[in-house]
Amino acid sequence: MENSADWEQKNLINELTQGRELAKQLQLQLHLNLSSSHETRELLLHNILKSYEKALSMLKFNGTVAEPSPSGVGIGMSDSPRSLSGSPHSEDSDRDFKDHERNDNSRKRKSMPRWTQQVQVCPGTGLEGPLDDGYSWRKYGQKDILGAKYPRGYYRCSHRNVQGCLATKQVQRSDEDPTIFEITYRGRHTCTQGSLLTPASSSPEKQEPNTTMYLHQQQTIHQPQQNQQDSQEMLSSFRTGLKVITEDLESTRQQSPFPSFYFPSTSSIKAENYVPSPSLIDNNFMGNFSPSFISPVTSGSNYFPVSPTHMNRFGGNQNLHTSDQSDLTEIVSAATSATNSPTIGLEFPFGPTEFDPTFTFDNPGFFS
DNA sequence: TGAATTTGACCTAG
DNA sequence: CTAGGTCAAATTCA
Repeated sequence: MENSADWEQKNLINELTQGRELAKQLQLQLHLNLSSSHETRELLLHNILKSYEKALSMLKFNGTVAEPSPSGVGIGMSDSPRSLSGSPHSEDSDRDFKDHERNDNSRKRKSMPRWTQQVQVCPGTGLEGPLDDGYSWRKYGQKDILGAKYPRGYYRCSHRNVQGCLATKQVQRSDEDPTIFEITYRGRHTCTQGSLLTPASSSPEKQEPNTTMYLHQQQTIHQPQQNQQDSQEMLSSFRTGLKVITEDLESTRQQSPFPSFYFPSTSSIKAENYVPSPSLIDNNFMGNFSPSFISPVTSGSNYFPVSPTHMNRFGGNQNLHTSDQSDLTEIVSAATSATNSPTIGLEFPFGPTEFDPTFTFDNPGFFS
C-alpha cells in the first residue's frame, strides 16, 4: 500500500507541477495581452502559482514523513485507518455484533473523505439550523463539544439502512456567530437520492426550513475525491450562497491535467484527513478532482452573497455536472479564492450566467 | 402506529 | 484520561 500511496503522491506532485507550468504559461500570455482588466487575472495567476508551489512542498514533505496509513497519501493526518488495530477485539464480550459494526464504521469513518462547509443563515428569518443540501439526513446524535457553545449534531444518510449509504455529516454552530453553521461531511453518498434533483422540497429534513435563509456559505474541503454527491452538495451550496474554503488538497485527480478554470484558493488548508484510498480512487474520485484547490492557507473566511435566484438556477442545472464534478470543486475553490481577491469576473464551466459572475474578490493579501 | 429525534451510555483515538 | 463519535432505548411527532 505504501507503494501505491507513494505512487499516487508522485503523480500528484507531477500533476501539480504541470499545473504550475500551465499557470506560468498563462501568465506569459497575459503579458502579451496587456489589457487593464487582465490585471486581476495576473494576480490570480500568481496565486495559482503560489498555491501549487505550496501544495507541492506540502506533498513532498508529507510524502517522506507521514504516510503509514494505507490510504494516507497525503497530508499528514493523524488518522490511521488501521490504528484500530488492536483494541476492539479484546473487548467484545457483550457487544459482539455491535462491535463488528462499529469497527467497520470506525474504520470507514477514518478513511473517509471529509470536507467542511460553513453556512450562514439570516438571523432575521428566525430560521436556524443547518440547511438542506439536497440529501436526506437522519440525526443520530448530539454532543456538547469542548470549548464550543453549541452542541454538535450528528447526522447520517437516511438511506443508510436501505442502501448502505455511509455518508454522514456533523453540524456545528459557530459560537462567535450563531448564524453560521459549520457542516462537516464525511463519506460519499452511495445511495441514489432523488432529492438531489429535487432539493429541499422533498427532503424530510426539518432542520432547514428554507433556502432563503442562507446568506453565505463557505466550504472547506478536507478531502477531495468525491463523486456526484460532493459536487452536488457543493452545488447546493452555491445554490444558496456560497462560500467555500477549500482546504485540502488532494489532488488525486490524475487525468485531467487542467480544469476548466483554476483559481487560487485563498483559503486555509487544513488537511486534516486525507485519505485517498485506492478504493475511493477507484470509484472515480481521482478522475474528477481538480487541483484547483490546492490552496495555501489563508484564514479568512469569505462569504458570497448570492441571490436566491441564482442559486435556484444553479440547483436546477445540476445535470450540467453530471460527469465532472471537478467543475464544481473548482468553482468552489474559485469562489473561495474569489472572496478574497480583487474584483474578478469568474467564468464557471457550466456557464457564467448560471452563477452570478458579479463576484467581487477581495483578497487582501492572497496567501502568503 | 411508524418514523424521526432526543439523550445518556458506551467505545475509540489521541 | 479526555473528548469526540456512535449506539440504541426512550420519547416525541405526524
